[in-house]
Amino acid sequence: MTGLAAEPTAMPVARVAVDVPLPHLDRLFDYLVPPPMAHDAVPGCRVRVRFAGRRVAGYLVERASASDHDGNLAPLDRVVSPEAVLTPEIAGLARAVADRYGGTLADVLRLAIPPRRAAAEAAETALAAKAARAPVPPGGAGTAAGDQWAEYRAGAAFLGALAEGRAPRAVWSALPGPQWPAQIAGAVAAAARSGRGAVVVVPDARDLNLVHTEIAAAIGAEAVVSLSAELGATERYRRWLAVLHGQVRVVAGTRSAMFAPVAGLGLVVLWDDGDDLHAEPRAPYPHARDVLLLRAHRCGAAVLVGGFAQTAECAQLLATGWARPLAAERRTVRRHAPLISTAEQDTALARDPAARMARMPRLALRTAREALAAGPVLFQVPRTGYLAAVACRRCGARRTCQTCGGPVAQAGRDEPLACRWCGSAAEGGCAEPGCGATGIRALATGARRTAEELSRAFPGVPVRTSAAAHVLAEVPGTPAVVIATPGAEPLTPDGYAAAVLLDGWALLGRASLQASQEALRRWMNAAALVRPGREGGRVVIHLDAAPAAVQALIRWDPALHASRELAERQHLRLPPAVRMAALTGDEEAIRELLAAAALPGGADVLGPVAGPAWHEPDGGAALPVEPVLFLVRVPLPEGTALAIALRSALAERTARKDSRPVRLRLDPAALI
DNA sequence: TCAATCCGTATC
DNA sequence: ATACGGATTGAC
Repeated sequence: MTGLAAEPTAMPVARVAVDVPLPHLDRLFDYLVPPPMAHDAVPGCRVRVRFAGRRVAGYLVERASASDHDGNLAPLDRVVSPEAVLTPEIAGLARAVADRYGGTLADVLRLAIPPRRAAAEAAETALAAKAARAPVPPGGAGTAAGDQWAEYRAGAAFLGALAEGRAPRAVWSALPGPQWPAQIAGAVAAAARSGRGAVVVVPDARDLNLVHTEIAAAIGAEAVVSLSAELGATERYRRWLAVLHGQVRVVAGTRSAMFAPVAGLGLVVLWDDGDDLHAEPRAPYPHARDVLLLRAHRCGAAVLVGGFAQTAECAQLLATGWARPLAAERRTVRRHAPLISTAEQDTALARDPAARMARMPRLALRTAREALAAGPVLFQVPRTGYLAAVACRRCGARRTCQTCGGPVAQAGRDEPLACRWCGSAAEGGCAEPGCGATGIRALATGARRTAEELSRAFPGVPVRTSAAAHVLAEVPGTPAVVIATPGAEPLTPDGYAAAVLLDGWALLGRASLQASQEALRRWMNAAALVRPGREGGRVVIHLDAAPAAVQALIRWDPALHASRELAERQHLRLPPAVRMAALTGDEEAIRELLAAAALPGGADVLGPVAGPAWHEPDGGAALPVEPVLFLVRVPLPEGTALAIALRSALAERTARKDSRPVRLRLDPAALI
């Protein structure tokens, strides 16, 4: 008990973070606590207050004995609930995240704290009262954790440090295969043994299931909770409250679980940090990697971040010595990895009717045919739909959308041509002057067409497709052709007998400087589902062996590729080697903003170029007719100063009611 | 001299 | 956003 309940009048002032979107109002406002509310108005609770004449929601951040505000204080309108949903740790973290990204506390809190569900709150509060009498013992049960890490050079040291309550930080190069969820569970169990909690963040629901199952097996099902957006709002809030109340101290979840209010946090885990699902699409667009590292740094927790592939960001953590590598010896890696070979498009396709029909290298087909005797074979296809890009049959010009310029595609065999970006129908023929022909030819095939072709190449073999809207979590271990887009690969009990990575050039050739790293990540994630080479596991990639990403795949050396990637980013002065702010919107407004902002020394303004350079998740309704993009680049230590300078310049704009659109985003991955 | 209106600015 | 204060305008 605090002295608050006993002496309510001692702290008559409530300092409130109001939930308004304007950056110049991003600070605490003082209110008087009416005596009847004194007991419920605890730090962290939700309140409603009168603010500029209307009622707004807010969080009571702290109680104080007096106010600095000269002028009358308004009373709190209402304490919505005495539940202290904003813990001091999350309040501090949210402030730091807002500062890092040039956003507002209110925006971050909207990401961090789920909307209230009164019913769930009532039920969970009653439960908490009961649990207080019989606290859940810290995770104990479970198998002898630790052996999952025996194959990693520093594995035992990492687990030992965790179990002793220390805070080791590791960049993890996971061995290919299905062991990684059990390894995460082993680390979580070690942290739990030291009496601490853990937060585990994975990209999607499939990975969450795997990890949750393993953690439950290691520390007991009652000691871990899974949080994801797929839960209903009520169930999500119920589980979140169980975490807040300290009934459960291990959370596994997708992106938004990074803010889960775990008591006594001792470990943060981030799996596959290169997956773009870890980038929050809502303002201020924080990335789970940044948030978790910041969080661990602030509360002295251990860090385990990694995956099969490695990002330039992780390479930088290693280069600066902030984290240590957690990897296996090369011979161990070789023992787990499938045998990987490359196959260029054969010139003599005509000699093999099946290869011609499936338009793929004979080596790929032969490998698949042989492997099908031993189990399922995975085909990774970078695109969904039937034809992902088409060209005019007569003049050869690529068909693009008449409305927005996006790529024209065909979703299914007999479906009409439509734009992949805006969805408008691509009626009529070729738009090239003087052409107008309606005939098309395929430029890039999608998963559905590949499925069609493969079922002809392998008559009698079941063909399953897993893509966008139809993701299969798992397929049986019996022979089958499994076609999947990157990230949608189903699991299979004993691993795939082989994988064929098609259209590698499509992944490598994307107009992003991250293309190489992202291609390698997708290939490794698929190849990791294949049996080890000594058990016959084979991977064929449809590319020549020259590109660095292909070399890294063949040698299963993600760390070398990531450190080269980092060196290149350093050379080009791109994140994570520098901090970059992207401003999109009205050109004049941005020029004025940049002139007014107190940019830190060494700031480097680039632009304008035509923007927006990435797709806005909200459809870009507020964008002007001709948006432009400016970039501001600063050395890493000036990152927060840059974000704060730009935010105050934005704040002055909104205070002046300048309505011209300007949007700020820090280190946008899509730009790199 | 006072009220109605406009504009700028703070919002506790 | 709304609300308030100070300045401005217009009529008596």
